[in-house]
Amino acid sequence: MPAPELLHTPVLEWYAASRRDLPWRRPQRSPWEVLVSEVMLQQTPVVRVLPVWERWMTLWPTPSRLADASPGEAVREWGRLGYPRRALRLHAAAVAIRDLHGGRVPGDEATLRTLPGIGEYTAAAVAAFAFGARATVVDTNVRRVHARAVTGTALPAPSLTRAEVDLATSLLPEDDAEAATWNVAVMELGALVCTARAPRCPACPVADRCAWRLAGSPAHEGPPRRGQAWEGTDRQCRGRMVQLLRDADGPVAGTRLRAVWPDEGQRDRCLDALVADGLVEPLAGDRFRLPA
DNA sequence: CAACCGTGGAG
DNA sequence: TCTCCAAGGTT
Repeated sequence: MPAPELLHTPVLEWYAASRRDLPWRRPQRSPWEVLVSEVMLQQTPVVRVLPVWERWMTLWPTPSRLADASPGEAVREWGRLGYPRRALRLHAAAVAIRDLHGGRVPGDEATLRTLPGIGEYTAAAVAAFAFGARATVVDTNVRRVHARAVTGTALPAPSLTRAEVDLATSLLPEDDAEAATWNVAVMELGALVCTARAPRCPACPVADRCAWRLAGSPAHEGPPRRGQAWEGTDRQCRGRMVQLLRDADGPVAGTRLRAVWPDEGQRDRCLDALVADGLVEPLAGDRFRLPA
């Protein structure tokens, strides 16, 4: 494994020259702007997040402003980012920040971790990027870069291991500010160069010391990653119903809502689940809407 | 802990 | 065309 110092300088220099100019990286960004971006970016590409994030920051520039809106408005403005429960949790997090934390985004990982929709990764990312903390940030990009450059494998294991977290911690620069930049730099390297499908090794600042390349770029070992099925799934059914409610002005008749899915049993089960999840609110007279 | 939870674009 | 997968979290 290359010594950390042999990776730091080339990666940090590459980042300084190649980083994308994203709005949530502006010097004057607020912790709230960072938090919202991190939640939106969970499993969703940057290009799709950008316009929605801009709109959210115009509508709700502070946690309290979002908390004062209805959960349904958050779901509607979420648009087609996917996993709309994230919008619901972001709204719940805003309420918690307003009511329990004086309207200010907490700066320590442990408190961030108590907020709905904020897991290990997002807590570390907000602490690092919004507050400059020396946190160990491990996302899918970091895992892939470390797997290749350090461990020498094409891809990381299916689920995050303790060894990966320990490795990431051991690579973290001592200095707080440098550590924060290192975190985002490795993520950016994974997003732009050390990609999952077709890595751009000629553009990589550490190609000459990458353990995976030095081993001859061996193919991925182990079971192939099984993609999630889509056609005919509950998620497709739920997606259609939420989309209908999102695109409607007010409440929608149950007849119209159920018309989006042929299978009666599955459709009713999904609708019940959406109500249980708080994404849909049932009204009198078999009518439904996004939660008020 | 494996399964579930949306969506759309690149290869 | 179709598979893969993108700054994960929750149960």
